[in-house]
Amino acid sequence: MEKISLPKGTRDFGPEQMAKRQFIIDSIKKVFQRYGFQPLETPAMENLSTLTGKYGDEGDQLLFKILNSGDFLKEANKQNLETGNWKLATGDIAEKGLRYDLTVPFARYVVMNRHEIAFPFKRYQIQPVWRADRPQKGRYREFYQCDADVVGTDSLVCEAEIILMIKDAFKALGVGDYSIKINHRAVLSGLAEILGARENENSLFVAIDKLDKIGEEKVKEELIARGFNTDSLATLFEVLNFKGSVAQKMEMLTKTFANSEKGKKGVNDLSEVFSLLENYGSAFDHVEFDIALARGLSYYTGCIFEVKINNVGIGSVSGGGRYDNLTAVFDAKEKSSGVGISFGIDRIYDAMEELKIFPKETSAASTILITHLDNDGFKYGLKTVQAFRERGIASEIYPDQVKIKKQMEYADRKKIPFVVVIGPEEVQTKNLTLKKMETGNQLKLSFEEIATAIQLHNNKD
RNA sequence: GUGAAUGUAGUUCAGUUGGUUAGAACGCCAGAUUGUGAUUCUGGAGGUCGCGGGUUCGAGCCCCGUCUUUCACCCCA
Repeated sequence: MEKISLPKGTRDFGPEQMAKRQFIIDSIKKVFQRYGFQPLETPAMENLSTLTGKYGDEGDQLLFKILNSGDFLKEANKQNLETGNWKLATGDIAEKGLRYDLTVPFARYVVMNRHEIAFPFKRYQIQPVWRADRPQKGRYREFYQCDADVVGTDSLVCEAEIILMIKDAFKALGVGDYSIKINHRAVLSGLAEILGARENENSLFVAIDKLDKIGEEKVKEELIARGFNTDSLATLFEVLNFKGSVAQKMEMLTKTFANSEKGKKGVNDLSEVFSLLENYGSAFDHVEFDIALARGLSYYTGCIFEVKINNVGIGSVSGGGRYDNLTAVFDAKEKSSGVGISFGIDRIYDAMEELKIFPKETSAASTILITHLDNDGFKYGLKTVQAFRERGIASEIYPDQVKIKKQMEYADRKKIPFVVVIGPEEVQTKNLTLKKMETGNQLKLSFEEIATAIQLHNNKD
């Protein structure tokens, strides 16, 4: 028999992990809702034509494709199969694929429902996505994204609010040491322009994005290999290595971009975002203007964001930006601008686990376990457990009549904080024995006394 | 997709130049304790050494393939 296992890069989440994951999801969801975003869900699978061509050639290879049902080979073009032209052959035998991110399905939804939607449309979406990548630490083939996007406005208020939401989210999660990096695609394009590298933009962006990872020398090597000369590299690193406050960076770039319209646009946008943040009354802590931040996804056109939790061996936990023409790929007439942020909850989980900063009480176990010593106690317990539930206290009764030791062990293992013991004495006096597992202390109390005390205890948290 | 490492009990790991019956700790189960968990004591169960082939008188150890996990590149949450 085949050994049971999971597909590469996928995981089960047991109760303990789920408690922590839900803590992260709930925290982020609350922030999204507080900023006026509304929920959306889209199907796990999309038509392959919706997905292909949106993420570049690399992205197309990372799409999971779903084999057509039935005798799919009959319909396929034999020539494509036999000549080994797998790209064409794939189109013949697979018409559906698993979603690769939440942004493209969102754009599809917006275009399909444009007449129903009130713009600007603010939606959040928390669902798994799939990538046929090779798994590594912090990198899975199935993982969750928590996205919030606004479509249908160019206002930089959205960008500023993204920064506010990131701060709120990490505050709710209890993550204190993190950096929000911000840059603008037009700043990068402006750089390319003054370096005379407009044709070579992408290799420039890819190389400088690695600056903090591989260092200045390696980036220079890579750029020289791609045909950049030493003069332009000198200019480039003069800009990249500039140290100073945000205001000083802006001033420097304004001079640098004296002859670059694109560069000026980028600097103006960023200045406005920063001044909006001031108007919101938000401090600039955690926010870094990083001229070297590029980000891969080619559809970004305006501000770009990336969030890293410091001192953990995990890549970015969140990223986003503005894309001016995402909906245009579905309909050329449709040119709504969008801007959004995506939190990777699997990576946030890994980082928080590494830092050991999950709150202790994330477990969703019962508050009370009813234990019983005999059949009368068990019956009395059934009434009692239901009464606790009516008072809003999560409780359960041990379902089998077994030794009290066994029932206590169960409470201990499930980390249920309180145990009620019901035996002949309790049934007769109508006073229940309440045991606090943490200390081992126990008292005889009435149902009312216990229920009130537990409710107080729960409200304290 | 390219290049490399890894896999032994539920878990973390030992296991000598290839040599009889593969070990430890923790965990698990039972009892000490028929109205009490976590602590203590006693006993017990648990392994096709990832899987498949090969070399050898003999393989956990060597060789090939395959899968898993991990690392670098690519890319990314």
